[in-house]
Amino acid sequence: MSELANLLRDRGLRLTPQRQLVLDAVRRLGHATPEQVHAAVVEHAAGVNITTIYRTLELLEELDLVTHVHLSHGAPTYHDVNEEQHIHLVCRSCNAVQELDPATLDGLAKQLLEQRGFQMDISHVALFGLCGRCT
Amino acid sequence: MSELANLLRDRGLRLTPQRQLVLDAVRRLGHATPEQVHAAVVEHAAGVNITTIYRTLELLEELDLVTHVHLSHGAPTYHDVNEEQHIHLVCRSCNAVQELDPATLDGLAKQLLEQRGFQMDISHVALFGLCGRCT
DNA sequence: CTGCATGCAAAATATTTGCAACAGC
DNA sequence: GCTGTTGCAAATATTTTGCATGCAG
Repeated sequence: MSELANLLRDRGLRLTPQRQLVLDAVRRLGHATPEQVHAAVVEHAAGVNITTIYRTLELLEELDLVTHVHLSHGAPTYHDVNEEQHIHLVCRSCNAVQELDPATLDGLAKQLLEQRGFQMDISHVALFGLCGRCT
Repeated sequence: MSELANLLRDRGLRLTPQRQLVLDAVRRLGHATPEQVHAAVVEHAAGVNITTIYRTLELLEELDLVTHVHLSHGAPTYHDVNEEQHIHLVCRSCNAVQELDPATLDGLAKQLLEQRGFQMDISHVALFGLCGRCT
């Protein structure tokens, strides 16, 4: 039985095709906006409404199956929690997104925790600047 | 003569009350969304339209007089470029925003530059996580 | 059966654009 | 006066909400 089914059942919620499809799409796409998830889901199940995508992403986030980051503009980008964590380096000039080993931030995370009691969510970080090509 | 006037004149653009008011408001407010800037400007100049705020913020950003960061949700927050730089620590639970000395990221910035040629924009960074009270 | 989930339409937000009137230089 | 600017309204884009129908358990 899938993890999704169990998590849902534990809360008295239901396993629906839409919920499976949305989770699959997020996992398959890696990074995706609600819009993109919708497009991917609709390929397999034509009638699914964008509203359901939003509601399902919110639910999956509550269940800690996915998270989202804000890259560049308001566009929220969802991805699988179990996917290998990575930091996003976003170029403000060409908008390219590089990924970075999260260990790079371990030192900073430790420092923030000690100095401020602030527990940084490493997988939720996006750093902005200029990439090598644009400088 | 103000810096704003010079920058505008160099580009063949005009100094208008609206532009002065928007820049003043951003400087006075420290952090502010377009909405908040609008509210502040309207106190002194009733008729100014929200559209003009958006257009002016975009212009001021091109002139490198202001920048913006994305705290929490899509809400862009504008602030004076010359203001003392600071990092934002955003709590995902209570949404409180702490400020942090940018020097904290100097090590990371250096590392990214050397490893990736990526020139991080320190003033543009927001880090997410849980603050001391919420952990 | 019962209540959660979905689709649809409409509302609420946020931001952008076309265009005519206006104003800085 | 010429051309950049603004205000207004409308168009877009994005996300949320109300409600009746539908379906998982």
